[in-house]
Amino acid sequence: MSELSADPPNSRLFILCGKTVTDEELHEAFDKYGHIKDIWIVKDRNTMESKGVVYIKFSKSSEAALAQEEMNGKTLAAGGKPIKVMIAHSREQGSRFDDDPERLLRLFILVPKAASEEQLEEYFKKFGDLDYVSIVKNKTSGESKGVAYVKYHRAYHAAKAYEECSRSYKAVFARPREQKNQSSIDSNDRMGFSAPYNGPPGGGSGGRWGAGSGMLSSGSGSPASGGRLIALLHSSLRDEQIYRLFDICPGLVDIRPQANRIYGMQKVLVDYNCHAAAVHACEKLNGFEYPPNYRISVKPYGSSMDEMSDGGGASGGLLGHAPVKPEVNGSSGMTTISNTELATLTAALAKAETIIKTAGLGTQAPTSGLLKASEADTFDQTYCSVRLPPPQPLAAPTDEETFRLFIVCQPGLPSMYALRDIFGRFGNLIEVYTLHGKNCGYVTYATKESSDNAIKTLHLQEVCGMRMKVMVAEPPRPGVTRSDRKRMRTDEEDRASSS
DNA sequence: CGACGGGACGC
DNA sequence: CGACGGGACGC
Repeated sequence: MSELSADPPNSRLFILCGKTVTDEELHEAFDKYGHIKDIWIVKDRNTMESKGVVYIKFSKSSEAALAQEEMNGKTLAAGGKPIKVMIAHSREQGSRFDDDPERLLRLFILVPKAASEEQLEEYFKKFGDLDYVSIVKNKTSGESKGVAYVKYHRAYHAAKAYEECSRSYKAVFARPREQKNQSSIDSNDRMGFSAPYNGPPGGGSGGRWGAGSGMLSSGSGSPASGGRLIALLHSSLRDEQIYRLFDICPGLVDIRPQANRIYGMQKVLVDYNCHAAAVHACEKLNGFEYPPNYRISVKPYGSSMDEMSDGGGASGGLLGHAPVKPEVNGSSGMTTISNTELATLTAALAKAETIIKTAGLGTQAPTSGLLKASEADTFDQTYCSVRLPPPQPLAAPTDEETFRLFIVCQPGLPSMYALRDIFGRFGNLIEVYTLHGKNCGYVTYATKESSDNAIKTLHLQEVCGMRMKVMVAEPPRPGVTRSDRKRMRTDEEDRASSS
């Protein structure tokens, strides 16, 4: 059956050897590399003579890989010709002229969105010398797509990684790169409107959006069908981080850096495909402290600061403008911005905040005097109601047991950024992911200590204005995923259930 | 109350 | 230059 010969992938050898080679000689030469499931000496139908072609099926890819590496070019019997040993292609594929040399070396894996290539290298180098680890990123934003390629120098190492890396990576051998024939899909998501807006009222995703819409409409010169914000952030923030911040809600269309940097701050223009999204982002991000001690300033584009923005020059509502590649528009007023702008901005922000608060919009509980931003040192109660440890490095998915928390927030979830930062501060955080359209999610740690500490300090605290419950997660329902089913040993299950 | 995702590379 | 058998579906 064709399925069996491809089960584990790359576990079958294709061998060219003398026509007199015997089963015994093959066993003698190849048994040492692992468990042989089948040896097939291909014979001519009529003469029944060997054609000098042999298939050897191993139970594991790594066994076949090692056998290939060590036995290729060796001679089996005295006086015989050197044999050629290759990893067989699939039956369907058969002999190929364009043999992709990467097909045995490159794995495709799922990775946490926040994982770094360095982190993954650190993990995957335990299986052998790496060529590279490459996270697939959104080209314009730099945001990880949650997948990566891992390439080794030796097929044996790739196979070991395939077999032994943590199951959460869901490693497979990478499909060959697509050849260069597709001329122009040229997927010009010009308007970026392809991103569905799950947002406000109809979507059943809760009310935290609904009340907001319109609150900034007065005095905002943003386009009628979208929403444009202008933001000041600390210069240390990379594009990817900025993208993550503003990706707080669906509908993000474009982020364009503005040329002028002011006192260690950078300015970006941010477009959403609808007004409510922009309003929401503004509401959530303005005043957010990141990095610690540096508050982000966000306000609707179109009031007193417009003239400062060089890129979009003609201030006012460019409706449905085409996104521009991030590029520095260096020529114009580079250094002329000063305290004046900051003061203007701060004032505008203060005003906007007052408007928001006095309007009584939003679903938060009435903001009491507790939330005064009289910060001694870095403690910002509007970010988190309890004092947090300093940021810690993330952990890669491990081979050991992981510890998972279940979190629920009312009235909604804080941004992904905030969640990662906050839960990351207890150390050994692997991942946080949230359920689509729900106010809950899962947080995975590599150690019980970190997990326990997160519960202790965060349970029933307020994060970004949301009350959060943090508890140990129930284990996932068994037998729902394909991979689980694939790996299930039915005989063991049966034995267990019958006793 | 509040429970289980994500998947492809500038040749 | 070098690519695909044998066995066989239900106790």
